[in-house]
Amino acid sequence: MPVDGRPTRDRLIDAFESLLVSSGSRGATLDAVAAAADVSKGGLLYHFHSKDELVEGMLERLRVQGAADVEKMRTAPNGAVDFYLETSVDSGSDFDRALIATARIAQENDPRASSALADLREAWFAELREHTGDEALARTIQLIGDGLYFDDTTGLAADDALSHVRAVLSRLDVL
Amino acid sequence: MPVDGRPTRDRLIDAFESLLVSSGSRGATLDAVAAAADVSKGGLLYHFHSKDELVEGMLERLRVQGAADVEKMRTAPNGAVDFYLETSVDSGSDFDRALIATARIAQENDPRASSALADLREAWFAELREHTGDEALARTIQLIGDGLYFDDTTGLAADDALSHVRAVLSRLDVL
DNA sequence: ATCGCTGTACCGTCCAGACGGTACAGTAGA
DNA sequence: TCTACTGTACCGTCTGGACGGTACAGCGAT
Repeated sequence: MPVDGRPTRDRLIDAFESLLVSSGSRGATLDAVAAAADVSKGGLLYHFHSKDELVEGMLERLRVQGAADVEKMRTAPNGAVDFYLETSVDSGSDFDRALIATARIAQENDPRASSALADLREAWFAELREHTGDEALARTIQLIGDGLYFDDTTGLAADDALSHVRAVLSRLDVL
Repeated sequence: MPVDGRPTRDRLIDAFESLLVSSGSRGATLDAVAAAADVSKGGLLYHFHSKDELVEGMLERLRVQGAADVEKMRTAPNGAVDFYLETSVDSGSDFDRALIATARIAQENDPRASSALADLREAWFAELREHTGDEALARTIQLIGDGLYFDDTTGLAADDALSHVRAVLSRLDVL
């Protein structure tokens, strides 16, 4: 048991995600993850027997976080659309980090990561569709959210992007 | 000079891009690039003295392709917006591949790749803004394009996405 | 209480293979 | 002869992973 409040297992996944986000999968080596979590490499391999298990652990945590996010979206006070856009721009939350990290893994041709992401996107889309009552609009809003995400992760985000999107969606009587 | 029509130098960049797109930068090793281009490792290192030079070569070619794309966008018969959306969805063209490959490199924290991408995005935005006369709309369309790209690269593209986007943009009197 | 044992939570070292890169000798075609 | 390669033989470093060892908390039987 670690002295510190957050369990070592979670700290390792945190470190893995952070490294994936900041340096891509080339930088997310087991040594780097262990060092970032302030754990020895042996310690890391105690919790996760292989790099593959580390990925699995991250995806499992993402699914839990994702289910909670969809629930929050469903009951958001300003509506699902606003909640979706707001959380599409990287706020630096744990869930954002997990999502970006998973996208990195998915790009490396990991079918588990791709399907975890696909499941989440489907759930989001179902919410958007229900709240707008319009499939085309829901799909478009989801694309805008994806665009916000992509820009953030490529480090090319325009700071006024979200307000511009809100202005345009107002003209469509959404928001 | 190779017997084959396409110069070896270009074939090497092609192979590098293809590997980046299909397996990420972890899979794009010098050995793999050389093998995919049907060139010996020595032959690769004859053209590019280091992996860094390979990246540089790819970025230089992207800039040339990018300038041509912006020009085509400016003079597109169906308008810049339609052209932009059409080319945002991965058609498998050389330019698409170059763009996705560069995004992969940019995610690995390469400032040269990021700035090459930023320059291109700025040029596209300027075109969109000029053709719509509306900054908020231009920014939103660019985000939709980014979303289309992101979905393609993550392997989660909805096949009806583009037609849905067109339907929504029609309501805004664009297209 | 204490002895023996188990499970948890690590640490530190070692290793095979992959990777980027170097060096150089050889060769087919213009 | 020069260009454009091929092929082979390396080197040093990094990486994932295996392995053995350590420390300690808890727990049932004696």
